[in-house]
Amino acid sequence: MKLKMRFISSPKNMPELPEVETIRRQLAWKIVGKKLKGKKIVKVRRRGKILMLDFIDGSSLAFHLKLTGQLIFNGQSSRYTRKIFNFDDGSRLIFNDVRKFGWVKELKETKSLEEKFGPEALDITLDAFSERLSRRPNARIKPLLMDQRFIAGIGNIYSDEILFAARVHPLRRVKTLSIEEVKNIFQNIGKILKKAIKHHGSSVESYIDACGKKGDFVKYHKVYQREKKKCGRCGGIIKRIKIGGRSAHFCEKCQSL
DNA sequence: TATATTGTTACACC
DNA sequence: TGGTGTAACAATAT
Repeated sequence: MKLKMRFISSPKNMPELPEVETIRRQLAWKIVGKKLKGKKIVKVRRRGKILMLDFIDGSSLAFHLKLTGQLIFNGQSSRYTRKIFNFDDGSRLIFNDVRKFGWVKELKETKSLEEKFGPEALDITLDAFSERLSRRPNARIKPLLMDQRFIAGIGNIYSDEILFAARVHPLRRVKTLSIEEVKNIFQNIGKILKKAIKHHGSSVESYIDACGKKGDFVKYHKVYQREKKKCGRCGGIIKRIKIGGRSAHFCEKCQSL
């Protein structure tokens, strides 16, 4: 009998809010005050999953890392290096991207880019969150949490982890959520994202921070990429399904429909 | 080679 | 009109 085992392994990186925020904090520390082509960097900002370097003249450099982008301070270039930014003092910033989905744009202003996004996931209040939810009664909660126009910064990993923590099934329609469940989701958005930032994000495969180091948060993943494993809370089995073409991980037993 | 990966957007439908 | 759902697209490693 011929048994063909296929180990499908694609570089997954998926920098979401905690990963981009980790890079932002590290870069702010390292490059604010340096000059790029004579222009001084005054601020390193993040909007959702976008990282922005603001220059003294009001212009900005905006990065989206998409799946496999990396921004490494004083890193070594490789075959996946797409851009190198040299600072006036000889230090440099390396932009790597295996998949080439990521982008970098030079912007005169960032307002028109920023207003496409919903409120920042870490800034929104419970009232504002509830109010926005009430406008989307028929939406399913997981895709909605990942919708950057609804709320900015959450992607596939953290939507899975937030919904597990809140004990809410990813397919639940917004209008079926109780007030307690909405509050629970809201609180776990803050809790999970802050904890992930504390651990420098999730390095599922290829994510590394601006220092070239991996994040630690994978250790704390309860459902993401834990298909068929035991739920640490109730002993149920973690399921994986497709929602809108994306994989969703959850415990069928303690995240009821 | 077919397929996996995710964020974004285009488009069909009601 | 806009909420909702689906599919396409980007590129590449295996």
